[in-house]
Amino acid sequence: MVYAANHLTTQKQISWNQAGSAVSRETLGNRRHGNSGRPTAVRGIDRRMSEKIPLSARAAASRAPTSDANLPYLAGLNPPQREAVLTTEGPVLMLAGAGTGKTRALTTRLAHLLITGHAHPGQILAVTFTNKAAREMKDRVGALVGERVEGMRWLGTFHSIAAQILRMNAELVGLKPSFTIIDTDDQIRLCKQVIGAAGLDEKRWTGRGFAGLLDHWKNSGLTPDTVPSEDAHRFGNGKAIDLYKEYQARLQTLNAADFGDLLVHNLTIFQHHPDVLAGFHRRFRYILVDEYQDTNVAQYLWLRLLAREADHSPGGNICVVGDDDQSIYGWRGAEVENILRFEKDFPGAKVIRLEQNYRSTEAILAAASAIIDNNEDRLGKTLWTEKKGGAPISLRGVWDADEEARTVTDDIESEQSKGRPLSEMAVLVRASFQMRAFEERFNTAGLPYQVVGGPRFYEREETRDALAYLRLVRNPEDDLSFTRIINKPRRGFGEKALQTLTIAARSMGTSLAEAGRRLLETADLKGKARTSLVKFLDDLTLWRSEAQDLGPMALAEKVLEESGYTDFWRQSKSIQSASKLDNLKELVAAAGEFDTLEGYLDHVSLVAERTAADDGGQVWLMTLHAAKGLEFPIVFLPGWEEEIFPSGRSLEESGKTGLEEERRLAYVGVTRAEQSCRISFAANRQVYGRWHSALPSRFIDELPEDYVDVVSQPGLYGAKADEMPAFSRFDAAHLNASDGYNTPGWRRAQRGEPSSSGRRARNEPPMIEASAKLVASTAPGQTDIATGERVFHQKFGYGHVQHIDGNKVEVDFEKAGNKKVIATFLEKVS
DNA sequence: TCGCCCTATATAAGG
DNA sequence: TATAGGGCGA
Repeated sequence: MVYAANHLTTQKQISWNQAGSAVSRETLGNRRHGNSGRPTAVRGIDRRMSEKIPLSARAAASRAPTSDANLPYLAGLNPPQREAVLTTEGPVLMLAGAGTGKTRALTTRLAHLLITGHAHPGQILAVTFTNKAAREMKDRVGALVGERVEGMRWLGTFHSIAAQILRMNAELVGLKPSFTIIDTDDQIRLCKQVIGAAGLDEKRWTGRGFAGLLDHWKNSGLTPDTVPSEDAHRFGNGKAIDLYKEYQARLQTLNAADFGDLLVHNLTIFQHHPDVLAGFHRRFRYILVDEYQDTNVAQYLWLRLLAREADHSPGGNICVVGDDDQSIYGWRGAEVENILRFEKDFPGAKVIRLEQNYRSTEAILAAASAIIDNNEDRLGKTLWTEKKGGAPISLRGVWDADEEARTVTDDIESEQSKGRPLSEMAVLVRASFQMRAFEERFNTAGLPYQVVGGPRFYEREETRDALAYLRLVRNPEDDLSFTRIINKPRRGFGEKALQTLTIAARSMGTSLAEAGRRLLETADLKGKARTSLVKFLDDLTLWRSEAQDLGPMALAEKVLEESGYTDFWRQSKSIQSASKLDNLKELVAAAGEFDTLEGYLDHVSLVAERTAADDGGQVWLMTLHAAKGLEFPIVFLPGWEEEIFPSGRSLEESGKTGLEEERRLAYVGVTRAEQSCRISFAANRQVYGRWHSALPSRFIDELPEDYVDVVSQPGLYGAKADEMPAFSRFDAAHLNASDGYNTPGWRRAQRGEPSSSGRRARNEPPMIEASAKLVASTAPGQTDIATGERVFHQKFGYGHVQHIDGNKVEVDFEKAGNKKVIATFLEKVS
């Protein structure tokens, strides 16, 4: 039972790279004890007698598994889905491919546990990553079991459940139950303070940077005591671990926890207080985890601790659901490894594969499968569908991002004119900067669109300010909130006064508010600063005394009004002031849904809503990450170019692991489509104001030819197969005997002369006309480029050929350095 | 304390 | 290219 404690506290075992994972796997594997026999159904039946259940269900459930088929809610489930529902005892890994009815299977499983009386609502721990997923799960279980779902108080996100557990046991880690949960912004501000206090150069060592490292550690379940000592050098001239200690100390004085702490404190409690852990073991008879492939080390350890010996059965009744092929959050600490080694972690685990896809056509699945097949580290699944055939994947090469946006917009409008609602189409990009071109084009075309993602309600300035007021009302020791709003709106309590106050607080060892109170008894503070502090502290006291009676909504309204904060925005000349005021209203209204201030503040700390209202009349625009879990009849996947997708940075930082994650992202993208998937790539792309020539993504080469339809203009990105090696094997697919390129203009273009159309617009890629034709041309005579030769490129100038790979040529340019370009862009120089 | 200008920076984003 | 945040002068 203490294996995980060992794991956490034994320094040698902790090395949170892949090697470290291997270590933990061994450790955990060897520690397994007991046999893996499944408990019989008898216990379940005993328990279920105590609950009110429909007689028919009870009778059905007590029969042999096969007759469970009579349970009404099983109707319409396919055999693996049924198995996933009915295999209630022992560890279960539900490998659910994209679009295979995962949510249905797991919500039915929960309903089954409740209806048959295997567990009371309060005995099921069901964790998700997002609030949205938790809500959906609750709704769908509710649809099956009715009211009873309200008793599922342990259905929620990792963070919300960990927060609940921490509130119940806060004292065990030196916090009060009323602790505040600080968000990323506060975390960074606190990091800055700590870095500054340590006398480090704040330019070189940024708060953001340190916050990143803290996240990394906390995601790995590491406390200042367990961080490997060599990590000390990762930040702040070897002071990294001291900074971590100091940061935690400050959080404790603030009576606050950051997101990572929620989990890490839980781990600490479970390790050091076996009685507490045992209590949860007794409580949670069944554990269910959604999106298991996204769990990080801390979440993994947390689950292991809770699942192990739950219900006194080896391995516990833990059911994890996920898809290793859709693990796309490695960069924020997720370890695919967790799902890959589930069977080893939980001996005797039953693996159930959901492989029948109900979403997409055969063509789409074929393309997705062909892509993901190139990954090595996967459990392997074969998706199949009854929807044979279907439209082939369309593949289009374009000149640049503007043209890409234009063609996509044209496609969308054409579909719309055929009666397709806009909301059935989505554009999924790799990075948000790609959205701009689409937004501009959509605007020009008057096409309504909806961006999913972006700045979230609770991260906005005005929301955060308002919340800081409320937090301070609840918790006078919340110094972070205090510093945020003491001079907002301006009260004449500036930097200088705050500094005086901070120093005083430090020396007294109290919070800023308390220090302020004492400071007022002296004569140290004068003038405006003094008057405003008196007023501010008095207001706080007043609000606090009224907090109980008023309730969150009235209190929020009162505080915002009396503090002058609302006026601050009313008087602001900022263009955004109207929307800021709206947000404040929304915030007040949201508070009305809660009975207590505490409840409300916890809610907003943990819930960051992204509101996307689907009124049916808008095209969706979002990143691939944001699209996970969604589906659309028609999906556009632009920007399939090397460096963009796969992201150059990802490859650079994480090598093969990074590439495989990018490939999973491609898989996620393609599998969002139900009927039609349209991939495109541009030959040129502007990144941070600079033009780059781009190569088609390697993922394009991984698409199965039989299911792809190339719709590029003839020769746009290729050449005649017999004259030139294709850089993509799709070049040959659309050979067109076009010879319209042998024109004077084209010949001039080949010579690299400016086009006759005169000066190019500032915003156009260089040599647009000439180069366009170059790309478009079948430039004979260029194929004889050989390694070592001197060549000329329109944008990069002169250079020497380093390496030739089909139509991709690596050139060491004299000015631009080493680059890979398409051969058609090159001109031989003698 | 405010506001302007300069410069550094730039995937993805959950709680 | 766009933006955000810090520095510095008024």
